[in-house]
Parts: sequence; structure tokens; C-alpha cells
Amino acid sequence: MRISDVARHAGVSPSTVSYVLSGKRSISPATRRRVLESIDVLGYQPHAGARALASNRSNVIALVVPLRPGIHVPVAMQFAVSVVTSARDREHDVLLLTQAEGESGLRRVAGTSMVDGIIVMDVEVDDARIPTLRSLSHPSVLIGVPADTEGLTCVDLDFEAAGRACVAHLAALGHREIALVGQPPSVYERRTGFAERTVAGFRAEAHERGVETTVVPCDAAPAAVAASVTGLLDERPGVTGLVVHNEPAVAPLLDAVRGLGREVPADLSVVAIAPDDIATETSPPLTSVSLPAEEVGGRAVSLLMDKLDDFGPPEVTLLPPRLVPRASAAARPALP
Amino acid sequence: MRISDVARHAGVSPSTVSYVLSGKRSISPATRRRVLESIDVLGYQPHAGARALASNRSNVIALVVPLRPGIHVPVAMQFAVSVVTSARDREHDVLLLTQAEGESGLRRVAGTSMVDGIIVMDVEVDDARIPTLRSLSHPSVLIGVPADTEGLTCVDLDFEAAGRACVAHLAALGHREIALVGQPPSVYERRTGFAERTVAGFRAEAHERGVETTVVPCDAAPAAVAASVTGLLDERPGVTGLVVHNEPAVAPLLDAVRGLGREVPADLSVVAIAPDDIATETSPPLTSVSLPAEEVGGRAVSLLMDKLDDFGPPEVTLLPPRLVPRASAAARPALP
DNA sequence: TTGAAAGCGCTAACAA
DNA sequence: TTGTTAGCGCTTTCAA
Repeated sequence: MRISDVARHAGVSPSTVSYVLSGKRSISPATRRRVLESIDVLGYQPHAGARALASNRSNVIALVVPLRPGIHVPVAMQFAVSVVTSARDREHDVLLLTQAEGESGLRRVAGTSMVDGIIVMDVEVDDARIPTLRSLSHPSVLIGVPADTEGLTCVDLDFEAAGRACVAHLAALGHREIALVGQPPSVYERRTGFAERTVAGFRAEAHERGVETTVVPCDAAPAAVAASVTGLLDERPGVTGLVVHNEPAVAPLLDAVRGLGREVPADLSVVAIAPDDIATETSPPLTSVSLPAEEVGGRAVSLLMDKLDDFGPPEVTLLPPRLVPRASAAARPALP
Repeated sequence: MRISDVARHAGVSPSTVSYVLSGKRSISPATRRRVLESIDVLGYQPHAGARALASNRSNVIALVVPLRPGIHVPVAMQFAVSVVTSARDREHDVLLLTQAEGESGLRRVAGTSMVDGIIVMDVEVDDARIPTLRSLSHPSVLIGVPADTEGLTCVDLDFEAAGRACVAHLAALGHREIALVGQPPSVYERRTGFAERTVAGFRAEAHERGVETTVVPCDAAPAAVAASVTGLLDERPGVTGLVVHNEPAVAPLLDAVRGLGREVPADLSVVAIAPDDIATETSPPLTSVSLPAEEVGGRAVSLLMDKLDDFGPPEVTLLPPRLVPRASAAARPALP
């Protein structure tokens, strides 16, 4: 079943069928109808490889998913799913690359013209893949922001602003000493962009407002969370506000706080940076800055499509954080 | 940069370069060396689309990942990663399809020759995608086992045997009344194969051994787990052994049991069906049947490759469960 | 508005 | 052991 079969069936030339399919030139309504009907009757599906060869477009994009220590898989998959969904909406498929494939994987899928472009998640401040991405003739979009964005297209939540927003919210409620319960140590050690930027925003805003801060990296295991929280509140008894930037730690953290006999938000206010589903499923529901995975993934795809179509220069898109007050942050308790 | 450039550089014909690359005919060592060197010097990478068109092989397989309610994402991703890794070991890439694409997605990637074969995860007893898979000329492998396996190639842990092994272990320790804390209700409602088979094995073995059983589907949220466990132990005070077949419920379950003032394993024995990392990270470490995601994913890929090479008939591969005793199951407590 | 035909870069059948 | 060459099925230029 080839394009010429459709052409014969519809009484037109192969090129006409091709143009009906691609929309790259105008076709009379009658012809278009006949062709589409033939396609339908014959169940024609164009050969992807032939298309890719002739058009130099595979209609596939590569997605590098981060599966390394400290990563919270469900959130990573929210991004991935939104990339796949958005790509499909724009007639593209997604090739799945793992971190393990590394830079050679990027070179391979680009060099063989297997994909038209690349989306990379979980970008580090000084990411080893960036020189490779720069060297490719294929466009790419980073989900995350490295130190040097020259010539790169990046998109992410504005984590610095998110960190600031959390501090501002707590400060406005009167809190004078707050702590950030952050990502696992390994995430900071490899200098993941979003984690570092959150800390920077957190500290800067606090400094400007004269609020005292502590930052506690935190492993995800409930026991580790409990230990971190207990240690923190023990060493810094003046802390009345917590910012949590660690999805799997959210629930254990609330348990731990309760275990210490402290009520949220009466004794301790908690603000999270997390996807809405995580923030709303706790008791009490968390005041939070939402992590808009869907929007970021969708934006990454449209930026990539724009680059494929040669639209516009590289750009860094930072989505503004939205802090939604729920039930976990309240005015600082009166001093005993 | 094309194959003819390499051929010229090496002083051979394009077909020789092609054969050096594919290994499909013997090449003199001297020629092979020259060709490989030219490839290296020129940095040649064959065009994937051209290859696919000429050879009728894309060297890509599709993977349908399950992202629906009740699914535990990290475990699903363990399977996915192992599929990607194994595929790469065999020179194949992986195209990511979501459940949402449905059967039309399967038809599309097969019909356009975008992929050579398909791996489907999270198969239901009467899975809607099976007629479609049967109708395709492309081979497929199911991770999971439907009711009618005629003409299908399937691989999975033998969950029925796993359910049996858990019961057998507890029964051997003297337990006479046990409960299965299972997957979320939605998983049973859509009749997911592995969940149903576990229940079947659990019940059958218990029946044969004269052990009383209860089955409690269980949502993943900690509060839901606590409620389920509390309700269960309240209604069935004779229960001294628990089988947990629900990864995210494992930790909350242990917490809930402790919260009821019961010790594991002194008062209550617990056996899990879960990946080793989940079973070993709890306190106490859980006696468990491991969920060998890596092995299942790898096996799925090699079965698919065999089908691509026309080896052998369809087959159902059930990996035998391995129960590893750890610290969470002990002899039934003496009656008070 | 449509058609004819020249490739796209590779593989594999055939020939030597 | 190697070379020649005819496709693979599509897109797109050129021509009408």
C-alpha cells in the first residue's frame, strides 16, 4: 500500500496525494475530497522512513528523562507525559532516551536524523551535555536552566522567584526565622539548576526582609525526613516557618512535625513547592507554589517546534510562580 | 556525509561499507579495517530513515507505558528503563507511547513502519488492545498476561505462584488467618492481570492449606492505608499474617500497624510482593517476593527480538517467584 | 490547480 | 571477496 496506489484509486498523481496530506499547496475541494476518501477506503498510512528520507524530517523528537538518585520519579513522569501529549498534538512522536545514554546518545539520534530535535530534562548548572547540544545542528530545548544560557533555549518554573515567594508569604505572616527543607544532598552535589535557584531565591528574599534562614537538604525516606525535621527544630527552636521543596518528603514531614507535638499551622507554618496534587492531598492541604509540569512540558514542545520552523532566537522562559494559600501557613504564633 | 563518501574515502563500494556495518556478509580484515577507519575519520552516521526505507527495519520498538489511576509510577518506570536499556543493548531505540494514545496509536506506529515491534505494559484480563495487536503484522510482547493468550507472546512474574508462595510461607510459620492488602480498587475494577492472578494464587493456596483469608483492596494514600489496616484488624482480630501487594502502601502499612500497638513480626507477620529496594528499605526489612522489573523488561525485549528474527512460536513466560525471608515474618504468636 | 520525475541515502539481489 | 545497480516510498522542484 503506497502513495501511488492511493493516487491511482483517486485518479490523481502521487504528488497530489502528498500535497493533500501535507497541505503544502492548495488543492481543489473536489480533488481533496476524492483523495481523502481513497486514503480512507484503502487505509493508507505513509511510510515514516520514506517520509523522513525525502523530507529530512522524522517527526520524532527525543526526550532525555532523568532517572538518577534523588529524582522523584512521579514528577519527572508528569513532565514526560506532558511532553508526549503535546508532541502528539503536533504530529510528533517521542523517542525515549535515558540519562545513561549520555552525550553519545544525543549525538546518535541527531546524527542519524532519527529525531528532529531534543528535549533534555533535569539540567545541571554546568551540565556536561550542553557542549554536545551546542555542537549539534539539531535544535534542542532544556527543561531547566544552566549557568550559561548563551545560544540555548530553556524553559522552567522560575524557581528563584518561587523560593522568594515562599519566604515573602511567610514573612508577611510575621515569621522571623524559617527553614528550607530541600532536595536530597545528591541533587545539590551535582548542582541541579532548579534546586540551586530555589535556595538562592529563598536566601535572597529572606536576607532582604531580615528573616533568619536555615537550609536542610533532605533525603526522601520517611525516617530521614523525620530525622531532618527533628534535628532542625531542635537546633533552631525559633523556626516557625518551613518551606518544603521535596515532593516525597511532604507527607513524612507533616507526620514528623505532628509527632513532635506541633500543629500545622498553629505552631508551625509550612509552604511547599510541589505539584498541586501533592499539595492538596495532605491534611491540612498545603499552601504551595505549584509545579506546573504540564505547562512546562507543553512549552518545551512548542519552543522546540518553533525552532524547527526557524522562528525566533534562543530564549529563556521562566514561568512565574503562583503561590496558592491553603491551610498550612498562618500567622506566627505569639511568643510563649 | 553519506555512505558513498565513506566508500570513496576507503576506496571501496557503498555496498561494502553497508556490509561492514551490518555484518551481513564476510569482509576481508584489511577492507573492514579501512572502512571502519574511514567511518571514524569522517564521523559517518547512517541516515535512519534511509535505512528504514531500504531495509524495512526501523530499529525502533514502541513501548506503551501505563499511566493510569492506581499505577505506581516508580515501578512502572523500572520496567520502562529496563526495556530501554535492553533495547539499546540490541541496537534498538524506544518510542514512548502513552496509554492515552490507545489502539489508534498502535495502528499508527505499526502502519507507518515507524517501529518494528511493540511492547505493551499493564495488560488487563480482557485487554481492549489485544484484538488490535493480533491484527497487526508487527510482532508484539505483552508484559502481563490476559485471559486468552492464543497467538500472543507474554512475559511476567508468575503472580499466582507469588501469591501462593506468600501464603505458603505464612502457613508454614503457623498462621491460620491471613489477609491480602492489595492494589487500589481501580486496578481490580479494570481487571489488571497481575493483580487478579495474585489474588487467585493467594486464595487457592490458602484454601488448600485450610487457612482463612480476607482480601482488602487498598488505595495508596497513607490515610487510606491506615484506615484499611485498622478496619481489617478490627473486623478480623484473628488475622496474624498480612500479604501486601501494593508498593506505596508498604511503609504506611507498617506505620499503621505500629500505631495500633502491634509489633512486626512479633504480633503480626508481613510479607510483601514488591521490588527489592522497597522491601529492604523498611524497618524491619520485609520478607518478600521480589518484583524483578529488570528481568521482565529484558526478557520482553529479547522475546520481541526473537519474534523479529522469526524465532519460535508465541509463548507465555512466567518467571518463578523468589521469596526472600527477611525480618518481617515470624511464627504465629501464641494465643493469649 | 495539477502532473512528471528527480532525488533523498541506504540495502540487498545479482553479477563477477 | 567485492562491485553494480535497482529499488525502498515519499517529497518537492520544475513544468504545464
